[in-house]
Amino acid sequence: MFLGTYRHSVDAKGRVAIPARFREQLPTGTVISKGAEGCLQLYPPQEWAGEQGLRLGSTTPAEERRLARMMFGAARECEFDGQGRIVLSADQRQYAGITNVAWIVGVNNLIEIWNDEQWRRIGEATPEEYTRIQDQVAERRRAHNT
Amino acid sequence: MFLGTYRHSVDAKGRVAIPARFREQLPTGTVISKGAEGCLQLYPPQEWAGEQGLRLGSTTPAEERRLARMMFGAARECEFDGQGRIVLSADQRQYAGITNVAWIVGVNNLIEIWNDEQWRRIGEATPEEYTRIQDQVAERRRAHNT
DNA sequence: CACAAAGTGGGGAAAAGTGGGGAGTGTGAG
DNA sequence: CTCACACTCCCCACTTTTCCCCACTTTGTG
Repeated sequence: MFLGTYRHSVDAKGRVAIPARFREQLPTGTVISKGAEGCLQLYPPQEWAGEQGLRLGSTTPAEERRLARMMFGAARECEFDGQGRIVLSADQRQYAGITNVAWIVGVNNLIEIWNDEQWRRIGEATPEEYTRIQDQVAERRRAHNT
Repeated sequence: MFLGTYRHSVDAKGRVAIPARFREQLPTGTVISKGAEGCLQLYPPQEWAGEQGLRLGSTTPAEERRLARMMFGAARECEFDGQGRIVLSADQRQYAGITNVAWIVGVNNLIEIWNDEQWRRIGEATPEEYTRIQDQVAERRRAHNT
């Protein structure tokens, strides 16, 4: 379970430290790929395995083909250096709009990496906004259970 | 079952003592996150388990992605020091408007943490106000059950 | 009134994060 | 073929933060 938000710096070499709390839970085989809304996502092996359902074949619909190409094409296995950092490729940094600062967010089953501006928009909610969204979840859950 | 209201101080390091009565009921795995109306909430493991159905994957709809990011990004596992205190992150303190003082309130199944001013507004209800609110809830329940 | 338990505050060791130098490797131009 | 350049890793050093421990104060209880 990955929880919490961390603001880390990205150095000139594109390196970013993954919080120690997360790192201890990430075995080798962790994969980083592009995610929705312009973030990067780190999949622990067991989560990545869950995405293997997405496959190409003669019967695969067009949108799934496109998704599979983007997702797997952009993916790379994570490699940590001695300091617990990973290198974000120029391509990945450009996609996520990351320059000097990255927000690393635990989202239950996986980890996301955001640029400064976008995370402020998505993650930092006022109490009013948060309350509204929590009520939405409750509503959704109730509707789902019936 | 968590009952009662406690006024504790928050030191320069953001530490706040959880009342001993509450602490004995909180096993490891307790999670603190943002709550409605600008408070912080402590979820014992069995309560938090209910929140974990929300997961991210390549097929998760947009609305759920947003919810998961806010909910889990704001959460952290509670870690007690030798004195029974937890650390409130700068982020959490800012959200709840907490500086030197925190009110810790047992609300049946979970625990809430409020800032001075806001808790006074909620806790110092007049008999009239209390009566009115009780009637409101009763009304809502009746409407919902039919 | 005395003792025990709970809460408060601060100092210091350890861990985490940050930045940069330099060896090794691969690529492309001369 | 050789050299220069770029890039990737690996290692070292510094800074900042965290957390663990000790001591004091306050509160509650017998």
